[in-house]
Amino acid sequence: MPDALDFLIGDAKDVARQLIGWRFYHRMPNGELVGGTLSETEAYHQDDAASHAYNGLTERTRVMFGPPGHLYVYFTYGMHWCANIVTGPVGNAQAVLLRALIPDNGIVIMRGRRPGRADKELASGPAKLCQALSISGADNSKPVGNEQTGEFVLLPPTRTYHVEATPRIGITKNRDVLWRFVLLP
DNA sequence: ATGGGGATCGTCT
DNA sequence: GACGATCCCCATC
Repeated sequence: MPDALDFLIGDAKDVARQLIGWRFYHRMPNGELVGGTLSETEAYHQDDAASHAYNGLTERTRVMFGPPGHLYVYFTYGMHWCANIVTGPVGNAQAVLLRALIPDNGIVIMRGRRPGRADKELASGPAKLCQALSISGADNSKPVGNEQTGEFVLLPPTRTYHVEATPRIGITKNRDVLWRFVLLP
């Protein structure tokens, strides 16, 4: 993991807040970066009934128990992929779900992958984000870097942002904690 | 603008 | 065998 991404070793709810405003990209085979500014994240902990890691290590959650800075990609509702960045110290299964981003590069590619959608809807949900960036199970466990060459790229914010904390979306357990973070306009 | 329901299958009990 | 860390369409207001 590059030094600039050392903060991913931190606690998931701290990292989830920090990640708002960072720019996340999936590189095309031709080198083009497709993605934008992260605008919505959620933190998931090992001791968190809403987390896939709550019931311990399974084949699906193996990556969450591994080193930070890697993608945990899962399949849900029989048709959707969702992507997390693993955080926290090794062995302490934590991850940050990437729920939305504001496209700022490769927008034409994203429109092609999500035909008929308005630009603001290209990556405005966790499964939409994976569609727009072409992330699937084949990308599970891949590392996130900040190099010019990596397949998944995380670049620091270009300015400071205001962030709001809210309850997480779509869960039935542990609904009271404010572990969803949203970029304020 | 808002709300209800269907699609669809891997994962875990 | 039940249930999702969801999205989209369609009905109704």
